Amino acid sequence: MLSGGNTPIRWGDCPYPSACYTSAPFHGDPMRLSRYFLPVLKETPGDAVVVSHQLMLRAGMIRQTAAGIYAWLPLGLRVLKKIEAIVREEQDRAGAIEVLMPTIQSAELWKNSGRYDAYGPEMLRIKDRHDREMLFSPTAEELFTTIFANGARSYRDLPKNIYQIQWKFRDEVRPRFGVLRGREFLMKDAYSFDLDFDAARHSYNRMFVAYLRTFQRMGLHAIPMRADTGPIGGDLSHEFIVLAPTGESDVFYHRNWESARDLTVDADDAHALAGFVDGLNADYAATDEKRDEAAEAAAGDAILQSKGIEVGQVFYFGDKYTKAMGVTVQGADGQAVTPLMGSYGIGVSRLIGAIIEASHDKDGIVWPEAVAPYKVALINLRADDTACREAADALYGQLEAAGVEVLYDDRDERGGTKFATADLIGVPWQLIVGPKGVAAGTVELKRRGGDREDVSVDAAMARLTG
RNA sequence: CGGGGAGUGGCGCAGCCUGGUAGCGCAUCUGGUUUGGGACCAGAGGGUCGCAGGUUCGAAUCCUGUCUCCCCGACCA
Repeated sequence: MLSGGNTPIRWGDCPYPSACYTSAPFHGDPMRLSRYFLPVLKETPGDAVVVSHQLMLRAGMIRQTAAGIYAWLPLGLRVLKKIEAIVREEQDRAGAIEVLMPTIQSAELWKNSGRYDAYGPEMLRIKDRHDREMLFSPTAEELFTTIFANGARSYRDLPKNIYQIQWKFRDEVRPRFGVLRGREFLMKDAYSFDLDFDAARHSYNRMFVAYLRTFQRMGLHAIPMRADTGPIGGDLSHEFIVLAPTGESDVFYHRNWESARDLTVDADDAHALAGFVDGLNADYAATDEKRDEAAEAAAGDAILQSKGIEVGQVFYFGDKYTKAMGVTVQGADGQAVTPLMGSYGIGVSRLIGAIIEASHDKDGIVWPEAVAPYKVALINLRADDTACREAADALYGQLEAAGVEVLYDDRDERGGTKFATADLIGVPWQLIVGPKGVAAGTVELKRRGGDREDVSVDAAMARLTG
């Protein structure tokens, strides 16, 4: 059996470097651990069976409050916001417009589309004090369609792609694996509205590439795999699968997906973009349940097998909702046109679990820098030593001034404890201040999981701010 | 939803079979010794044994009911 899931794949640098991290939610935002709320666990809680769940619990990122429902603690929240920011940037760049819809919706809305009865027990139904039927939104096609219809009258209002990053609730029969399969989860969902199929395909392709870029920026190796398209047919639905050794589904893909992909393409050029996406999809990739034996046989030993986690899906469904809900806009010829829709989801909270599944070691999490809760863990080995404390305090001040996201372990703990904590929470860099170094005028810089290096304070600062 | 397992200090567990009023490790607090990879010594605090009934002189332990959580499967961002 071949496996490509154990080796992190670099797909090259972000093609728009100046745009990367621009709306990152933290501007330095330094923190002293003595003042933080970071309840780490030395032992693994018995309920957690997958490593991402275990590590999120141990690193003090989340706490379970009910089956499949989690409270987000400071460290977990930071990562969640980082991921959210990257998703947002890439959606914005792809031309999608952000909105925010309510989590609680009226059953009336869903009865209009016929899905209130069709959705089944996965939908959490509730009643308000007036005995009106309400529900906690598991997805938002109806609401987006309604909102869109309210604001769009003419073909001139199209195309549009609107999205939100909002909590969803699906009453899963069996929630498990921590945030990988929660009932309440943070999701980015986008909905595109177009006048004709070609335009809808272009909208689809835009999201397709935006998704690849999004996952790439998080240090993930995500592969788009053809998915069921339901009654609409065609080839316009893909699941994005992150390769991870501990993923729950078996996936099969062409060797070409192992190598770096240059995602630079003019997304405004529909023809060029379509060619680009077709080129990517020419390489076989399928989940266990959608395998094509003929295609695999044709590719021969170029087919690799791994494990994967679904982190996103793009889907074209034509006039399914617009038709059912009677939504039209007036065309150039004066006739009513029923807009064609697509929807595009990313499991934002699930991504945290997926990233950890793909990036951890025996000591804890190994965050890709783009999503790490902090960039640097500043470790003062001897809190009782005046020289050490002053040196560490000074470094903290310098990092703060430089806008570096630093978590300063100023606790009165032993070195071993601090190293263990830093490794567990997976911060990319460890900056270590100890008596030997202070006497020699140096500090130690260490990449998470790498070797320590004695460097001058200036050299360390240069590395961390460069 | 089918099948299985588990609820005992914050975490991990033992005790239950064979009822006698709760124990271990870690964590926490105090004092001391320590201090470069989850220190050591001494002391201390913390538990209506998921909940409700029942049996019994006496229930963590036996019986009944109930709630919750986890695992396998089917299902899913």
